[in-house]
Amino acid sequence: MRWGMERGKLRLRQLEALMAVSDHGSITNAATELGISQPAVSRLLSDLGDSLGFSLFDRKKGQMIPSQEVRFLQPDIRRVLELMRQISDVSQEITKRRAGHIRIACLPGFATNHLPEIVASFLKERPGVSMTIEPDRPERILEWMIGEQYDFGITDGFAGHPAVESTYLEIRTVCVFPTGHPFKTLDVITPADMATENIIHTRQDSEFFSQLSKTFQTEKATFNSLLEIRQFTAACELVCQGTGVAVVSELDAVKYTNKGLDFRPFAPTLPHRISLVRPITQQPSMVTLEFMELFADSLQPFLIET
Amino acid sequence: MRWGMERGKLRLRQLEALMAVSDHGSITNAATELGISQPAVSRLLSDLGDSLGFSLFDRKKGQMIPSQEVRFLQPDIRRVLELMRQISDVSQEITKRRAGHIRIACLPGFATNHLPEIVASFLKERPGVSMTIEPDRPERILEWMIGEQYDFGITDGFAGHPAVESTYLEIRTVCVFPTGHPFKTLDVITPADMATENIIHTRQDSEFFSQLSKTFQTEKATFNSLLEIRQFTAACELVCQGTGVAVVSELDAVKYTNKGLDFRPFAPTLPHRISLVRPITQQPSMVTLEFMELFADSLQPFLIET
DNA sequence: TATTAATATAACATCATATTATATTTTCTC
DNA sequence: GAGAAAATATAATATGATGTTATATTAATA
Repeated sequence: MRWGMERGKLRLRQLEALMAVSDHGSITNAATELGISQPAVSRLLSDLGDSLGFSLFDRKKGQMIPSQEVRFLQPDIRRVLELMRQISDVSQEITKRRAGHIRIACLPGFATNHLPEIVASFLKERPGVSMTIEPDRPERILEWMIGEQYDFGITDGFAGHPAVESTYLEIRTVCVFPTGHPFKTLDVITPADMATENIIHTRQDSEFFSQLSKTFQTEKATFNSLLEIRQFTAACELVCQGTGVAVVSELDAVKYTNKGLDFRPFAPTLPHRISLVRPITQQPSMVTLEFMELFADSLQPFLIET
Repeated sequence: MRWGMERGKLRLRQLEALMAVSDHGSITNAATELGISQPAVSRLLSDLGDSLGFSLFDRKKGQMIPSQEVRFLQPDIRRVLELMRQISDVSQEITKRRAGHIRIACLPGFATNHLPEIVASFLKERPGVSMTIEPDRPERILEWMIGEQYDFGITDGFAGHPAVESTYLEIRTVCVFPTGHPFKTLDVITPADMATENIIHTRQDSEFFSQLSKTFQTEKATFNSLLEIRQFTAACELVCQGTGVAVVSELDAVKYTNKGLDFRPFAPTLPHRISLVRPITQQPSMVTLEFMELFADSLQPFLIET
């Protein structure tokens, strides 16, 4: 006497069969739908019935009508099957690098300037991918990498840390000036050329400013500081207004070429130093790797060849 | 070269193993938790990894840390496992007749009077059971049974219908009168006794009224109709107020014994005819059967023995 | 580097799930 | 209600999933 009670675990296949029969009115149809033979479905149901302990269907002139008990369970069962399908789908998307989540920490400049277009084109082709972008100061970005709260970071030239893998890059810098300014006749702009101009530049305590002013010193050119500002983008805006000239990353300069601004290479070569970083301890997801690669590629045209 | 891509269906056991390892930090612990051997879990994971196509865990000094991809899927996976557990639990409850839903259609009198206490005690011991109670007129109750919109009906003496199975019952009726009324000295009350009283009774077009008035006629007693009302309960209320006397179902009378009302058997025997009905075409759920049985039993003390 | 703990692999048993062939039951038709 | 047709259940059996134990391999630690 082995009737039911053995609490045999419910198996997914049994539930699939149950719903197929419920939805298609007969075991034969359900079998066709599931792509298996009629006896297979028959046995799945009889096993399920045994382990559940109540009858699953009433026959009504050839139609299999789910019992009250089954009808009571149907919503939950449908939810399970739907969720399984979804998990399966999403993992397919993940494999194709079309699903996942990427957490990026970056300098405020990148959050508004170069990053957005790269992110936009990346997401457009990957409907299941979502992102978090957090702009902050370099020290904070470093903390986040160490704490593994973010997957990818864009920060300034960076000394290195044992918990962080970093790729160091040097971006070309250029001198930007308002359209129509006499500088347009020059091929290259030097500190000497700029000696008579009002200069807009980054904060005095920034690495980039100290490099810039050092260059002016060695070239023995006057540095007419007019305005100190945090971001290259903001400097470009002011140059457009005719407030002065500036030395900025070419990355920012190109965005303003049709907005009342022109630029020429700055000499001597003065790199804008940045680092692409990630936590070394945890393996990045495939989709993160792919994004990092895409981003690095996007910077390629702006790098100083070495 | 059979690497992954065969879209092998995700199996529940694999997901269980995945979560167990995620939650317990190592394959060995997960195996203990699941109550199976370590190689079994090891193989479940390796199969799952193959069919998903991305790596599931990173090792960090002996700890198995779920990969970004797995972390992305975890919420859905947890939901599936939780739902499966729930389905399993609920079916256990169903087997024990402690879960399900019962739809009852009944005469308005039962909805407020006898049924509520039966329902209350039934539900108290069956936390998973819910009910719908719909009071309505007899014709509508019949329609609902035929249309299988309700599982169980309580209606008045009923002619029968091929789509409805019905149990016919006769409830004892009694004469109710205000406490302290001279009737209290009698053992039985007859139409002759009531000839000098104001009588509260059901609608003229009701089956019960025609039976009652016929009794008065054959006994040659005057019938002083004072008030016509739909329900026995309402009649009892009015009798309590001292408005008159009435012949009602004993079922209703007993509810008012401590509320200013007394009663004695009415002679000759005048049955209050009711029928317990259910759709014949569909098999009732076990819990419905159980309720119907309980309800029939609850009426037993009030039935006219035959 | 040696030791130990954790995990992977191999060989095999058992159960779940499918198959085909066939018996039984239900439904339909006369 | 008998017989034909359709649907379902059962039997015998193959294969895959899931488990076992024994053992090799790998990673962590002293």
